[in-house]
Amino acid sequence: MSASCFADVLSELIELTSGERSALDQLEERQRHVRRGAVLQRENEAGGELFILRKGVMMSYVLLDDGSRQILRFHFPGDMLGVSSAIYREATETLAALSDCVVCPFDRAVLSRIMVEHPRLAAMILVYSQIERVALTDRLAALGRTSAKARVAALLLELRNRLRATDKCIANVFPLGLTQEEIGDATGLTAVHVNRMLRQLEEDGLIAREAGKVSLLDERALARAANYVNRYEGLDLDWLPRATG
Amino acid sequence: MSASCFADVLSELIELTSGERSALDQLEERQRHVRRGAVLQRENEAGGELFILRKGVMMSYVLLDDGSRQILRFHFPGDMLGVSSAIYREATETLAALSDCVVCPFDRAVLSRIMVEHPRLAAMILVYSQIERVALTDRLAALGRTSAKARVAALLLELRNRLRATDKCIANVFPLGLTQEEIGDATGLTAVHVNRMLRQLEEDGLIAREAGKVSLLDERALARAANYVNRYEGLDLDWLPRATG
DNA sequence: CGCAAATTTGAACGTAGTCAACAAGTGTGG
DNA sequence: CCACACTTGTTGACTACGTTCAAATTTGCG
Repeated sequence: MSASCFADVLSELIELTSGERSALDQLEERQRHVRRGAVLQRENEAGGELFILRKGVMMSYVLLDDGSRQILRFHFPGDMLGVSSAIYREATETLAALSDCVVCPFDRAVLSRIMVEHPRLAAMILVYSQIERVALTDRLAALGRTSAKARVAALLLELRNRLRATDKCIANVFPLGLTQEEIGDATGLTAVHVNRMLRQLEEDGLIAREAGKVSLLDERALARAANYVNRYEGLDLDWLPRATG
Repeated sequence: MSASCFADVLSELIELTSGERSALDQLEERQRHVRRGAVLQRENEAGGELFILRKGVMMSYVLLDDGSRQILRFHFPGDMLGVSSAIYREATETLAALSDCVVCPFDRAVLSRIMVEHPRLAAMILVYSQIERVALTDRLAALGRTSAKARVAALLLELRNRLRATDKCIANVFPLGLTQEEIGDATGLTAVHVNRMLRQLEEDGLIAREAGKVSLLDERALARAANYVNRYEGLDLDWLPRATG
């Protein structure tokens, strides 16, 4: 296991040089523990700090002025957090821990330095921000144009795939780790309706549930129902800059 | 007026050096005209070409397999298009012209070269991709958690602000340039319901309409109703790398 | 064990979708 | 210049998906 979680993630796509690895190590020199439920960064507050998530699952969300919440994204180990907030005077979203987490905070200046010294890493950071962008547009299309059942199905598939990226043991059964209210806030539904949709997916034989764990019984049918595409696949990065030292 | 549209956009945020300017000029050496309604890049097709939009308004959208469409974003002069599709073997979204347009196609290799030679431009490209990300999350929250009326209001405000960025003359009256069906596909509504919402906004005294033009009569109230934030403001870019040559 | 949070279910309601018909533009070719 | 087709906008009646409210039940935790 490498010193840097983020380096591990990048290694899935490209072969890192030792120079690049040691540059990335700078991102994870410090560690901070974040308890389940704790907030790491709050919307509309200054800060501008960036983080690498090393352990646990987090989420980013925004609150609307009627009090409702929209969960924007779930974050898993190896993700870089706070990039969008770092370019604004005030954070654009709240970062909160869904489980006990370990994060490595680092300064914007460090990111800046890495981009100067390692152009290929700069390119990879752009690539990751684009993957995230595409995942967001998938969700936009889901909220705008698909049924409640499809949105819940898509969320389950996405969760399982992202969990599997860090824990290869995970197959078709995985711990949900979210309340139905949180699923609702991510999919634009109410907790009550999420409950009904989970029940329907169960009755349709697509999933099973017990003790907080979900089983994907018919992944193919689920993906079809959900219009789901795994955006960490199908990449073409041959055109990236050459590696530096 | 500079040789590069994209450089003009960047100049709003930072002072470009002559070296940076001439690097950016490489992006706009060739020109291609795109007729209203024409498709520049189609979802799921290979291509991987990038573009700077020089003139006109375009949109990116995805089609779902029930035939419905979700418009992801509207593009205005100075926008870089196709970045997300460039990192995949196949395009993730369709690019189509809403008016007669002029685009400057360029290769991924050129982008790569610029990122190596001008780290600050690499950083700015990342910044723009993050601004776009935040704009997308705003829309995600709008689709997930706000009313039909609020979504239409937000779209009108966004359109006006982005049009004004290129044409300073535009104040509170602007040409809509979209059919109600397109507004619906962007906001996750049906054309019929968009029509009703426009009428309601008109009855509420928030907007007026005539001959394809919209007037924002009470911008403050509209922004409040829509939860709208202009994401091209409030940036903090002091931490970016130093300029090169 | 006891409490609070989360899940589950039912019933009534409302927002937005669907279907249909018509009006108003818009462009084309005769 | 007009006839025609086609797209876009407008309105009404009906439908349905998802919300709201309420209450019961289960789960998890201190």
